[in-house]
Amino acid sequence: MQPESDKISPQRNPTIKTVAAAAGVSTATVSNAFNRPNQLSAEVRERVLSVAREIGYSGANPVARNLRRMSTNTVGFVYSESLEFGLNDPASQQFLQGIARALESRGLALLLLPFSATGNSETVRNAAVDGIILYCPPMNTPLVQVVKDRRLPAVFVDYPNRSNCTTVGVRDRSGARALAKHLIQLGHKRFGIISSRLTEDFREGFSDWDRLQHDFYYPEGERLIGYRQALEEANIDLNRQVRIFECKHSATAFGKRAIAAFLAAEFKPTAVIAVSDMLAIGAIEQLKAAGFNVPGDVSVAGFDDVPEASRIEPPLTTVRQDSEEKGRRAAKFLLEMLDGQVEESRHSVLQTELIVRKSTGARRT
Amino acid sequence: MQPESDKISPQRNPTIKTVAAAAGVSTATVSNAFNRPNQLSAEVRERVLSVAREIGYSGANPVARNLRRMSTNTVGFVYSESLEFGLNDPASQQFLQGIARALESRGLALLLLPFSATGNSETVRNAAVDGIILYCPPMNTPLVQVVKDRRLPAVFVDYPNRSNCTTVGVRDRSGARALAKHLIQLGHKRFGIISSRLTEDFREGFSDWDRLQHDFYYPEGERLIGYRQALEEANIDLNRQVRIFECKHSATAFGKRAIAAFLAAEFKPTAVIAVSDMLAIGAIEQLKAAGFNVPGDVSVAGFDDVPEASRIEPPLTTVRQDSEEKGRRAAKFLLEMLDGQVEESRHSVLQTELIVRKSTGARRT
DNA sequence: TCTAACTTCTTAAACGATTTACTAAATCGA
DNA sequence: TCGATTTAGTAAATCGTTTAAGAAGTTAGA
Repeated sequence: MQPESDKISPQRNPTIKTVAAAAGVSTATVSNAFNRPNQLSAEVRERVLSVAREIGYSGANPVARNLRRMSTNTVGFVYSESLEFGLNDPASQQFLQGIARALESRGLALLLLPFSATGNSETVRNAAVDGIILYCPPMNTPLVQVVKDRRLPAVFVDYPNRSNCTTVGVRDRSGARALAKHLIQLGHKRFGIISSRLTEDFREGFSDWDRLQHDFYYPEGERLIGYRQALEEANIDLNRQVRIFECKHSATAFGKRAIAAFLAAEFKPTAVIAVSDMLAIGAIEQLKAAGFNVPGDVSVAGFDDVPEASRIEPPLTTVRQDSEEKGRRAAKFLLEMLDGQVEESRHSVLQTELIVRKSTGARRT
Repeated sequence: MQPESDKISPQRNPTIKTVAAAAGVSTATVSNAFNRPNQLSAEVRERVLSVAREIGYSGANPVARNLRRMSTNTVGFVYSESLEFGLNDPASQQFLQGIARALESRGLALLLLPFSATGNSETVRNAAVDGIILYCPPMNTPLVQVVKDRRLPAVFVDYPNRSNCTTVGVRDRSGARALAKHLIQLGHKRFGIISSRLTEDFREGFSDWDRLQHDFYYPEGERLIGYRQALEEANIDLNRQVRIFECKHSATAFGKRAIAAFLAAEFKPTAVIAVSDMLAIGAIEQLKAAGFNVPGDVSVAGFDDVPEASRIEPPLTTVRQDSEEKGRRAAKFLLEMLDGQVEESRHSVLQTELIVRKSTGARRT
């Protein structure tokens, strides 16, 4: 037992100390050799760097450096649902692309933080980041409080801007209203609405308007309200002529199941409005598989205008939102907060636009 | 000028020290109150937590904790090209989903590291992570050395497994060969090949087989070799009857441009093989726009079998690879390395499968 | 009553860097 | 040659935690 030598764990990676000792200089000099070349002679710098290379020291430990520098060059991204589903959704993909583009130019890294609605928010609390972007957080989730408690610069995306925080959002309601009006003008009177989650529970099945009174996922709720407004204005009976099917997630598989449920319940809408394009695309696929013609027998419309929307057959009538621009704006807000340029909270709301394609047509039946 | 009080910056977030002082205990006790409740009396713990809440201390600084604990609970992901393009590609999206799923169950966060081939690799060198997954790194990129130098557990995806590192890959070559054979059996003799980048430079235009001799992007190069093998076996003149168009990225827009270039050059292939589905989808769209019938006039095939491949009209003949499974395996390898279960490097190679759909047919012209 | 074993809390040493303030030596101008 | 400035390097403080080791007090068993 050598009382001194066993302090040196043979496994551990070399540190700045190891290099300093081996090169016969102080740790400050080693640090300078890497970070501030003009603070030392070229000769010593060369020696230090070559010793470092020899030993296998490839640069400062990032965590230690981050601690000392009090910054991480990292931005956190929290998706409201499971990351796996988030990465699967084209709209959030585009959003992420917008963020990535903005961060990339500054050399910032993007930390994807897992958070399942059922799970805890430890990962978010313990994330080593300089700022946070929160995407579509459910209104009453503890996650929001966790983020606020951390007192980091944060941007809330698709979150009501009445709260005292910086937000980026979209005119969901008016876009949805325009879409429903379009279908009403085409003569439709019997509507199937395919919605994603309305509350915390993962319930799949027929739902009703009561469930969206409170505690709802913001953008989806807003869209439903938009649909309802248009329907009410047209004097359509919300209980008799409209049925809502609530899905667990926004993905084609669930849109298919919604249609299957409508058919099984012998509810035959002449128009189907989904709360997202992916649900609408699933709906179209299932309708076609069941022998229906779109839009001949049933019109289908979505929301988002993801790239797939224009590729599917028939091309989808939808409401366009610029998800990538949304990402860029969120990143821009955050970067400005990180630079200390802006203190007060700001809000940005993007326009929506009705895009009429081939999946909707005049009512025939 | 108060010599003592100006040490306390009023802006800075409270630390464990602040809380300890305010609660009249040591920092160790504060730490224990949060992390090891059974190490102190319930009474003191309550007091500490309530003082913390009062002061606005929401938990340990993640960076400091990571330093002390010597782990970050974070895995780094490096995409070979710009993150923006990476997030846009369905195959890498699926791959990311596979990783996300595996990491989510362990509460690990995923750090997306920007790296542009032209740019430097500082972000990768300075990333605070426990392990790294490198996706499709160009073979001669300095990035690979940077990752190896860091001596972290690392998994190389779609990278030749002759190097001494853990890899996950796909039978690209044999899959590509099967696809080309399929087209040859349909009677095709004049081929247009749409490739993504073959070397470091971002060149767009007609290319030739020489450019893939060395220094190439691994999976794309392997696929091209597979195509070539099948063509050679069928005695097709690689110079006269085959033309390669090289794109900057794998995205539909570039596939469109490739077709436009073929047409402008008056080269009319009866079959177009793309190195990826997105290029193939772009090709189909452009061919349709130019008045060609697919597969009547021209057959088109891709590689990957992304979800869009089966949705497009006509559904795309392609080679299926399970990108999500690839992600899961990469994550599994990495997790096992992080757990210290495995030391030596391992390799996993996934199968590919030819999927014949409607975009390919017998040669007519 | 004495010792052993708990509890409960504190002291102080890490973790691995960066950076300020300082020293010693070299250089310069007059 | 002298003082002032510049250059090159070092010592030590600091970033905010966690945790091993230990101290002080309490309880329990014989």
